[in-house]
Amino acid sequence: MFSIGQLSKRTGVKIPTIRYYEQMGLIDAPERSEGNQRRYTADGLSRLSFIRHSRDLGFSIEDIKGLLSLSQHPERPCHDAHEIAVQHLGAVQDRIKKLRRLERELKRISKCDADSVSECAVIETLADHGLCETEH
Amino acid sequence: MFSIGQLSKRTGVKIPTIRYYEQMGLIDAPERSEGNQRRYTADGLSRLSFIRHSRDLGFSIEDIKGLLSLSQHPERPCHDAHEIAVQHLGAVQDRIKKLRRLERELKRISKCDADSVSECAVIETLADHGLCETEH
DNA sequence: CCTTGAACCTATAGCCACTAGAGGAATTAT
DNA sequence: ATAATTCCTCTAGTGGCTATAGGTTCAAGG
Repeated sequence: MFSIGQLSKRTGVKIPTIRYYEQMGLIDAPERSEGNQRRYTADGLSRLSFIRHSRDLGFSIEDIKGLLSLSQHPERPCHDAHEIAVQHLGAVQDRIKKLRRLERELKRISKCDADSVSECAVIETLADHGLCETEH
Repeated sequence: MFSIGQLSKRTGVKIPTIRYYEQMGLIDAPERSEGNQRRYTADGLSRLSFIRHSRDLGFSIEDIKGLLSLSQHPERPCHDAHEIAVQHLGAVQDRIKKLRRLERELKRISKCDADSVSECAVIETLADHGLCETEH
C-alpha cells in the first residue's frame, strides 16, 4: 500500500496531477485509510506508470483513455491501439517538419550582426513575412 | 481604414484573437466608428502581421511584447532581440530532439503485427518504460 | 501517551493562448 | 426599407496541469 506521496515519487507524477487524473477518470479512486487518505496498490502504480509514459510520448488524456481500456482487454485485436499510435506518429512528424523549418529560420535571423534595431534581421524578418526563406 | 473582419482576412488572425491581443496590450485600441466599431489603419495591419508572424514562429505573448517594443525604438542596439531569438532557438532545438526520439519510438512500436492486445507492442511499450530504446 | 512536523485532504482559482456562445447593435447590400 | 451580414461586449470553456488556503491525519521521537 502506497500513500499518494510514495506513488508520486515512484512514478514521477506530481501529487496534484495524480488527483487530477483520478478526477478525469484515468485512474480509479483508490481505497482510503481510516483517516480518508488515498492508499494505492501495485496495480495503481503500474496504471499510473502507463499513463505517465503515454503522456511523455505526447498522447492526450483522451487517447490514453482509449489505450487504457484496450490494455484492459487483452483478448481484443490491437488494431485500435495501432491506429492511435500511427495517427499520433503522423502528428509528431508534422510537428517535427514545422519545427525544423522554424529552426532554419531562427538560425538565419539570429546571425544578424547589426548595431541597432533599425537594421536588425530579427526585427525585420518578424515585420515582413516576405523576407522568410521558407513557408510556415 | 479596415474593419476588424477585413483585418482578420488580411492577416489570417481570427477576430476574437485580435480582440484578445488588444486586451493583452499587444496592440493599441484602435479608433472607433460612430457606431463603436473598431477601425484599423495600415499601421495596425503591419503590427498585427508582426505579431502573427512571431506567433507562427512560436514566440510567446511576453516575448512578442519585448520584440514589439524593440521594433518601436530603432535606435536601440538589437542585442535584446537576438537574445530572445537565440533563447527561442535553443528551446526549439530541444523540442526537435525530443520529438525525433519520440518518432523513432512510435515507428518502432507501431510496426507490431500481433493479433490481440496481449502481445501488442504498443500497449506493452506504454506499460513498461524499460522496453523503450531511448530515453525520453 | 503526547506532541510535533510532515504529509495528506477538499475546494477553488490561476496559467496560456485562445475559442465559442449569447444577446444585442451597427453596417452594407439589395 | 428591409434583410443579411458583420460587429459589439461579456462570460464561460478548452487542456493539462499548478498553486493556494484552510483544515485533518499520520508517523516518529520523547
